[in-house]
Amino acid sequence: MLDPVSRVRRFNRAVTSAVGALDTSFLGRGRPLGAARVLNAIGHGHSDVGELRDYLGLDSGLMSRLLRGLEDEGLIGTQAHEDDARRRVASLTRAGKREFAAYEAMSNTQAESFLARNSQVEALLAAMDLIASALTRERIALAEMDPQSEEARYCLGEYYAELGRRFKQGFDVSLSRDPDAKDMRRPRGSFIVATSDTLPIGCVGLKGTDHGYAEIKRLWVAPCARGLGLGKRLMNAAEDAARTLRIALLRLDTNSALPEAGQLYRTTGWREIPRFNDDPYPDLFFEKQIRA
Amino acid sequence: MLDPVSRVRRFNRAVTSAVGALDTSFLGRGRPLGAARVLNAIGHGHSDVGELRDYLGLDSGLMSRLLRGLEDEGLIGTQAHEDDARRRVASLTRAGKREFAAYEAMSNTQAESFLARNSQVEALLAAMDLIASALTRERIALAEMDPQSEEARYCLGEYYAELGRRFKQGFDVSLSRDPDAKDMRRPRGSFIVATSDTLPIGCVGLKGTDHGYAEIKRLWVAPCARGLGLGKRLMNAAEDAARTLRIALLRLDTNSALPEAGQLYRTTGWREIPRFNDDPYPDLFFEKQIRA
DNA sequence: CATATTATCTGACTAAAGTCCGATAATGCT
DNA sequence: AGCATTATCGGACTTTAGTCAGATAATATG
Repeated sequence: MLDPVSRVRRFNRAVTSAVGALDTSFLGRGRPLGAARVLNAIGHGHSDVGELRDYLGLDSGLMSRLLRGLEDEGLIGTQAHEDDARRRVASLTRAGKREFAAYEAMSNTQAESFLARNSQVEALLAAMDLIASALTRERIALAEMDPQSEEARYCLGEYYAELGRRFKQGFDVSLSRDPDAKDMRRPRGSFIVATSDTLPIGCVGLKGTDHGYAEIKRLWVAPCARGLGLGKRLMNAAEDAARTLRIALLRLDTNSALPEAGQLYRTTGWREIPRFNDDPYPDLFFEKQIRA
Repeated sequence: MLDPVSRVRRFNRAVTSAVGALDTSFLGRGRPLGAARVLNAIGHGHSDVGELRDYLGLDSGLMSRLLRGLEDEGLIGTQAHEDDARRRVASLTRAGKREFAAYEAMSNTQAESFLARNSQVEALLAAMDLIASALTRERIALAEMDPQSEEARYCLGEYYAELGRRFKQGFDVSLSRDPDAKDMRRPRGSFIVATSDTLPIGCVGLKGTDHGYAEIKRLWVAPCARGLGLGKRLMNAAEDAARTLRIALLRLDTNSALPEAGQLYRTTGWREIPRFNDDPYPDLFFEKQIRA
């Protein structure tokens, strides 16, 4: 009852019955679960019939009949794919959008009421983030994004907040050279965000300079995603980006108050070098040669 | 994507697909899910047919047919209940026990591999406990137990560990008067444990004395269950127990290093009184008159 | 002791989910 | 152009889950 495995299994039981309750609530709109799932998947952007089948794990005959049913209800329409007329693309009609919105409202209400029933909301959310990240770790996606996109700004906000907590003297963003977004956009640089099922959980910036090297900046991994090797994955992605940009030398600065970071760099081929800028925060400097 | 509701829904999605995988793995033994669930419920001690129906939420006809099926497979047997021959009691045959053990092994393996895939095991387990407790808070059961039962000893162990952490000077159990278990058994007293789906998450002791009052001792609420009002529920249960034991006056001692506790007592009708024992740890003393 | 209540079982039924296979039409390949 | 491949569709079918209305037997109640 008290060993780790039992605790995991207790969690599974609790969550299984909660998920069951969530599922049956979807029956409230007079439609079997299968049809409701298809409608919601379409609403969430899975429009290709083939992709829908994959996402929901359904047989093609079953899928087809469910789509026909939703069409008969007037909730969706299907068109041939513009590049390949064998494939079909589903889309919500006006009525379908209303129905989808109703399901969304139910889901949101449910989530809100769960939060409202509990007091330690921040602790709960952190626990949920942690578990969701652990469960979906195989599905963490890295993607290049604009450094001013919503996802990137969220990551940077969390990054600065964390620096503020880590440095005893606090951290003032304006004091650190805040690299121009344009230096972290192609063709000068790159900005990479890791997301786990829509939640940004890490980032790294590759900032172009005019001195024959590029800098790695803003490496951040969300607390809920630590221990998954995400830092290394992000660094590899940044190096790959540097390769495609034909950048041969990378530099970075960091602070000894962030020991995990220094450890990561040392074990992945970075070499400590003397200070190469006059930024007041960093006290450790690294360099790495990129092989094509 | 970043607001609390989205985070809850991300968690729901992650967990739904994990639960689905877990469910389908149960299909691997060539038996539909319904039958597998019944077999496992019996294995976990739900032997009464009526209780089984309740626990699994199944119609009596369906239940009956599933039991017949398992009987035909030679996995279970049913007998009339010894007190009431209308009721039936199911039990595993030798083959049934083997089959149940196989399901258990699958569940355990799954839990182990989840833990093995992740590094921050302690953080994950704490998060799982927290969420499981939040999800099952409506189903927290209070029950009188022997103060030397496994559940009670677990609670007391955690309680002392927590005291050790809270008191700067540490805490030596042997120094505090460890009330004899017999003083917390009927008819002199009582010991109440709160469990959430088999995990003990809180306790309280009612210790009889020869001085015309009883003492409340060892009030503990697991970290993962705080904020759910469990302390108050435990205290109410202890007062109820005192009523059934015809004890009219309760006393307790506590320490100002545990502010939540003092707060709880003050808001539930307890009155601060002068020191009534020479125990070195407590520095706050309370009393409450119990009305029949 | 007669009657009502209960716990379970059986049979007849429906709905939902899922499988399998052949048909159809668009596309890719030689 | 001819042929294989691919994506979807529709029909026939099975399994699983679930409902409902008696039937039966044991127990409770007046």
